[in-house]
Amino acid sequence: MLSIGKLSEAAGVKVPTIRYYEQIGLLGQPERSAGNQRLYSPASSDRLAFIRHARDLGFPLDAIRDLLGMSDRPDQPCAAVDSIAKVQLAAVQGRIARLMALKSELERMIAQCAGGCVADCRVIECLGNHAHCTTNHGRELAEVSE
Amino acid sequence: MLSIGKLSEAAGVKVPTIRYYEQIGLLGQPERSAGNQRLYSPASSDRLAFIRHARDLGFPLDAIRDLLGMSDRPDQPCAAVDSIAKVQLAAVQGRIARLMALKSELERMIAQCAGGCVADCRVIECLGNHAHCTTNHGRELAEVSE
DNA sequence: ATAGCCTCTCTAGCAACTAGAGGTTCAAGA
DNA sequence: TCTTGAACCTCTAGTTGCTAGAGAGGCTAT
Repeated sequence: MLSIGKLSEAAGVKVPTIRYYEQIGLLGQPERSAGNQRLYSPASSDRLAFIRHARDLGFPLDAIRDLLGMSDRPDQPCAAVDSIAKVQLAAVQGRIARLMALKSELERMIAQCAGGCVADCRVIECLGNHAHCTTNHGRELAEVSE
Repeated sequence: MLSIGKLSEAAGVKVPTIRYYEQIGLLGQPERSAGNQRLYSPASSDRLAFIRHARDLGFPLDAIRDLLGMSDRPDQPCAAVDSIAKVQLAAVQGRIARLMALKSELERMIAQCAGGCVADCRVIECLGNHAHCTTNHGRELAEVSE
C-alpha cells in the first residue's frame, strides 16, 4: 500500500490535488491507517494516471468522470467514449482556430508599431478600435477556454 | 450620459461585468443619478471597448490595467506597450503549439477506435497509458490556459 | 525520546466572471 | 397623476481546477 505522498510521486499528481479529486468524487475513499492516514492500492495509481493523462489532453473533470464510469463497465459499447473524445477534439480545434486569428492580429499590431511614443502606438490604436482588425476574433466565434 | 444598460449594449459588455470592472478598479467610479444609478460619459464607452477588445485578444486583466495606464500617458515611449503585446503573442503561440499536439493525439485516438465495446476501446486504452502517445503533450511543455 | 518530515482537516485564494436574492428607481402608457 | 414593469441597486455565492496556508497530529530514524 502507498501513502498519499508515494502515490503523488508515482502518478505525477500533487498531494492536495489527490485529496481534491477524492473530495469531488473522482477517486473513491481509500483505506486508512490506524493513525487515519490514506493508504492506496497500486490500482489507484492507474486510475490517477488515467485522470492525469486525460487532464493533460484537456478533458474537463466532468468528462473524465464519465470516462471513468465507462471504463469501469468494459462490456458496454464504446460509442459514448468516442463521442466524448470527439467533443473534446472539436473544442480543441475551435480553440486553435481562435488562437490562430489572435496570433495574426497580434503579429500585425506589433509589426506596425514604429516604436515611437504611446500617442502613435499602433498597438494601443488597434486595441481601441476593432475596425482596424482584419479578423473577427472572438466577436462571432464561440468563447474559448481551457 | 448613458445608463449602465445602454453602455453595456454600446460596448458589448454585460452589465454585471461592467460593475465587476469597476469593483476591481479597471473602470473608475462613474457619476450617479439622484437615485444612485450609474451614469457614464461616451468616453467610458471607448475605454470599455478597449478593454473588451483586449480581452477578446486574450490579454489578462492585469495586462489591460497596464495598457490603460499607458494609454492615459500618450507622451511616454511605447516600448512597454510593445513588450506586453509580445508577451501575449508568445503566450498565444505556446498555446497553439500545445493544442496542435493535443489535436493530433486526439485524432489518432479516435481514428484507432474500431467501435466495439469499452474493453477494446483505443480511447480508454490511450488515456490509461501515456506510453501509447507519440507526443509529450503537457508533460514537459508549460501549462496552458486561457 | 526526540527531531524532522509527512499527513490530517479546514479555510481561503486565484482568474474572470455569472447567477441569484431582495429591494429601489425610472420611463412610458392609461 | 398613477401604475406597471423593466432596469437598476448591493451583496453574496457559485463556477473550474486546483494551490497555499494554518494548526494539529502521525511516523520513522537515531
